[in-house]
Amino acid sequence: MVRRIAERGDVIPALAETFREHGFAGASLSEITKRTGLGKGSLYHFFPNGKEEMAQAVLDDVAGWFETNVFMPLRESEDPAAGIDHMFKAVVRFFHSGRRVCLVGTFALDDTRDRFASEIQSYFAAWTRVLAAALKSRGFDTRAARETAEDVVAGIQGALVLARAHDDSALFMRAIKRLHQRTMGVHRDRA
Amino acid sequence: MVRRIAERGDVIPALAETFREHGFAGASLSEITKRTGLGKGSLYHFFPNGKEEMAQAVLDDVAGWFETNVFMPLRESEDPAAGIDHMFKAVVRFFHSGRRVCLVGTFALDDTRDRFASEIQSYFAAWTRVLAAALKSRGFDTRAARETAEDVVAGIQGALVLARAHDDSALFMRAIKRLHQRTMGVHRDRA
DNA sequence: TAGGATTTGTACTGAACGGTACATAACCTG
DNA sequence: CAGGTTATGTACCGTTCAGTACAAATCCTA
Repeated sequence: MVRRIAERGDVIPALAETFREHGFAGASLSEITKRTGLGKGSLYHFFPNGKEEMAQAVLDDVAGWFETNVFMPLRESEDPAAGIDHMFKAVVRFFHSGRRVCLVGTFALDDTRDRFASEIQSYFAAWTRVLAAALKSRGFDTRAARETAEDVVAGIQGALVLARAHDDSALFMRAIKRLHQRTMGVHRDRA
Repeated sequence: MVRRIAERGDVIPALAETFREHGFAGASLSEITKRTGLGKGSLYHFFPNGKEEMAQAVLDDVAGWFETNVFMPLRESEDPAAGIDHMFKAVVRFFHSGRRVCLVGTFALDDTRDRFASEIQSYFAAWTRVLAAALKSRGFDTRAARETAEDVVAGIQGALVLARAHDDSALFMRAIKRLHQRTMGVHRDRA
């Protein structure tokens, strides 16, 4: 009994990666024990409600990360452009340049959504709301700010799907660049 | 033994809906028998290779639908604007105004992708390629056509994620309208 | 209408599933 | 260093899983 002096928080990254790769239904306990290095005993010690509580903890962790690394800078930057810049950098980092999928997006698509409806909704709602506010500070009118924010958040999700479909992180990076440009309010259509 | 004179093709819509709702891993045979109304005997008679073959059949069916209802009109319309218009109408119809998710997108996100990598890749590649060609006919230069096509396909996928996250098909419809406008090559940023 | 080819329901298999029980070992505090 | 708390490994539970076997019912063709 090696006793890895593990804390609950230590396993969350491994849990997150497992759910990302297999989805909620596809992430079996045996896979989870393999990835976390913890036996069932420890797992159920930290998460008495099993997989559901593990996924909940991961969602909380993701929400916290975005709050700290995306939403807060977006809200509190003196220069809204700098906040938006920061957001795109954080997003690229978080999603490993498109090689990593969005766990919340994954959960949103199948019936896993029903288990975590409010967490999933909050994640996207907060993101869209905070980004829209930053765009307003940048001079977008209320409606354009709202629409562009929705387009950007959706565009990121869609780019993650395509990047993974093509196994091509360059696709993701290109999409990010174009979305970033759209937040700068420059006319750049080339029709 | 009621003998529903079933043909293989008859069950594909039910199969598709089951995979859409539960994902590949989450779609159990018992759920599939329930939704299709066919027992295991019939199911394995039509699809000797089980779930994998069922999913393959569904992917083929989706590919066929898009070929007929999206790609072909996009390629063969005299007026490329009409072809694009047709595409958006077909997409809204296919995805039930955003209440139905994209099966291929669902498969793309988790490890199901690895089983059907080429089908998933082809789906998005074909869509992007054909749309880019139509945009070129509309006067977009090669690069802008390619980029806009990628943005539109990704934008649709992302809008499906957000619409499902918020259980809000109006969100999807708004996104579609904006994406449609971007294919018209009009400068419309409101910064 | 006989007889082979299809289609179907049911019973079954072994493996894997999520989850529980619990004894044991390591840790921490006094 | 004693005693309680916190982790941990393992064995086990009942259930569900994907898939198989096969006989019976239906259809189709000659």
